[in-house]
Amino acid sequence: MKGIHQLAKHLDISIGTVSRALNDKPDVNPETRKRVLEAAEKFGYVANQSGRSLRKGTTNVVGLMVESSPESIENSDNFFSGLTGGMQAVLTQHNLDLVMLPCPTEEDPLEYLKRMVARRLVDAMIISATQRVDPRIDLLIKAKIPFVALGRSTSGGSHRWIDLDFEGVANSAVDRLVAHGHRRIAVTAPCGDVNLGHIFIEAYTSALARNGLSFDPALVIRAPSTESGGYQAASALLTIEPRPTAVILIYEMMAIGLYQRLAQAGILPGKDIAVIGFRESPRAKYLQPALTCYRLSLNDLGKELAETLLALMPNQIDAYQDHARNRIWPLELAPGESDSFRVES
Amino acid sequence: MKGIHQLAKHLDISIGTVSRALNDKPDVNPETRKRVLEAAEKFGYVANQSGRSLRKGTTNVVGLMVESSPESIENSDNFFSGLTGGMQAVLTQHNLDLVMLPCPTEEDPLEYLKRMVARRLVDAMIISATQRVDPRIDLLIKAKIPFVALGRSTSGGSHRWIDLDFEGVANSAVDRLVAHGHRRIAVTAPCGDVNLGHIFIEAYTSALARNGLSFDPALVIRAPSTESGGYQAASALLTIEPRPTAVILIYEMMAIGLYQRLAQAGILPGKDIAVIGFRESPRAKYLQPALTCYRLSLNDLGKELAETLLALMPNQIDAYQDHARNRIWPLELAPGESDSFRVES
DNA sequence: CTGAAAGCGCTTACAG
DNA sequence: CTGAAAGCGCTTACAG
Repeated sequence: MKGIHQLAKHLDISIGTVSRALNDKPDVNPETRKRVLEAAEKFGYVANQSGRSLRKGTTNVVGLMVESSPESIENSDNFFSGLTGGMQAVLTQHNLDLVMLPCPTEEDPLEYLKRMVARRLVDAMIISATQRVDPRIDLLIKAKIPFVALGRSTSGGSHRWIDLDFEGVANSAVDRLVAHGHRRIAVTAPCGDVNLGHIFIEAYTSALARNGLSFDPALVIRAPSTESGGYQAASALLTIEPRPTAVILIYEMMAIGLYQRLAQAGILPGKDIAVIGFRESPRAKYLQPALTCYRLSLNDLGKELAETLLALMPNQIDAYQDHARNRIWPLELAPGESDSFRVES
Repeated sequence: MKGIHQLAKHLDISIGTVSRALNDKPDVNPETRKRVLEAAEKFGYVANQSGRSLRKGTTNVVGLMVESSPESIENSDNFFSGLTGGMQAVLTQHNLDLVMLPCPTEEDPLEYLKRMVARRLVDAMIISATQRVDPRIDLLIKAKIPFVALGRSTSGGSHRWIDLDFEGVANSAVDRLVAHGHRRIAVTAPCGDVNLGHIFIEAYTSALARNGLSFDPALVIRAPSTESGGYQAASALLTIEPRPTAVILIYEMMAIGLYQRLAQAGILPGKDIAVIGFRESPRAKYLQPALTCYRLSLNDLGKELAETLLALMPNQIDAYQDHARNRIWPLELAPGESDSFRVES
């Protein structure tokens, strides 16, 4: 005999009463409840999750799906792990546990998600790196799994999402550069269909227009969102004639490779060319000259993600209705010296 | 009706046969099996994990426990996520899924593990950052959960572990420095009871002895295993009289803070003091002058961890008996310029 | 080769 | 306030 039966036997009461006592149900004699709680503590009894899940239809686990290819790991810096602290802080208050689900490199993310959903390993899910068209969103909607997408997408329609304020960054960066006299401002763009690329380029274009500058497709440099992508972007940058006087990066790790390539060409950021990075990240933090970039609290973003998710979950809906909405997450300018030079006009 | 019942009904056969067909059991008519497989594919049927787990007593999930405090995340660089790729590559071959279990900051790691074990969320587990005395190991042994500790410990006795070759690093580093004429070689040590500190200092001491140098406790600098710990260590280093001519770091992120502090004091690594870092990591890779450190493949280490774990798991024992042993994981010297100066004697 | 049935460990109406 | 019983979705002896 084991599990709840063993505990019940030891206390000489029924398993039903043990369960009710442990689950804070009303109508349990305070004295009985106390005995049960003490015995559970003493024997380290915790309900077997499989039995519980099977009966209740919920697992009390929330999943954070992340890609685990060497490239994305090498280049995600602390982004995802940085979210877990804040998420946990909120989730543990509701007896929910967070697990990170690393999608194997060889497996298609959609197939992986399909499998996780069908197995019912988690009650709810955070997905990220949303594509412009992202079948994962349709899958989760169809499966009726509560989820929040970290990143906008054209798929899905009315699903819940939180996204970084790419528009704000593009606006701020372009305005800053224009104020310093720049008129040929290059921008990097990711290679795939990831949605942030579309958003960023659009915001960049309208920020230019607002400043009376026209969009020049030759100034959009496609490069992978990785460190070496930054290197490639710098190489491409050097071939553009006439050379842009400034460049805005779309991804945090790119600055490192870009600095490297520029150094090889004898070009100093902040003196010979203005560079504005994206997210302030631990790895890009020590670049010299200091990179002008944008700061956000991963911990706070993690909290917000968890709260937004809770607003969608059947048991928790009430307390989190303030969070039942989509959200653009602001970033704050962290000025460095990488864009501190003026173009004479 | 849902799940396997629905599928069985649609095929007009019993759920038992459906289950047997899906689970590759013998004694199923090939024709029947084919029909079942096709129908499952068509409807996207995958067995509910809770039902399965409850019946079989296994979850088909392997957990990798990681600490999720802001500090450890900020300072773990890509270490844990780097392991997941290799682990997954091995585990997926056995229909096992990997989840990362981030232990909330506020929660005691032992309590967290206790809860995870009792809930039976995973079949097997990797733990890391082992302490010299580590109750988690006793807990897992008692609970009879197959596990591999990433890091040695005095707890537990005959449990399975894999650890980095701290002895090899200490030997190599000391020999290298002595060959360059250094005789006052400082070393950093972690503050807590984490086991690698004990191992490293011991290995450092005997490497000194082998080179005819005696151990001087004043040259052991206690500092947190973080970036700012490196900064603190450098500050401490500068107060030692006479100043050591070399320092060996015990943790990858420390080099960054150390370089910073040394720069403030106008001291250049590789010229005014020799520095040997620990693991080659993405973030320390761009230090100038280049840091002499030690390289390892996280992907390979992840594979080894998974294989060693599989050798302990009831269903998989046979195929992985080669891995049924503890292992010291080698690191390879990655020479830089941070230790390239000679002490005249 | 297949079906009917038991049972994994829980939670929760229901009856008392 | 408590107990007896049903049933969540599976897998697996067992019988045929």
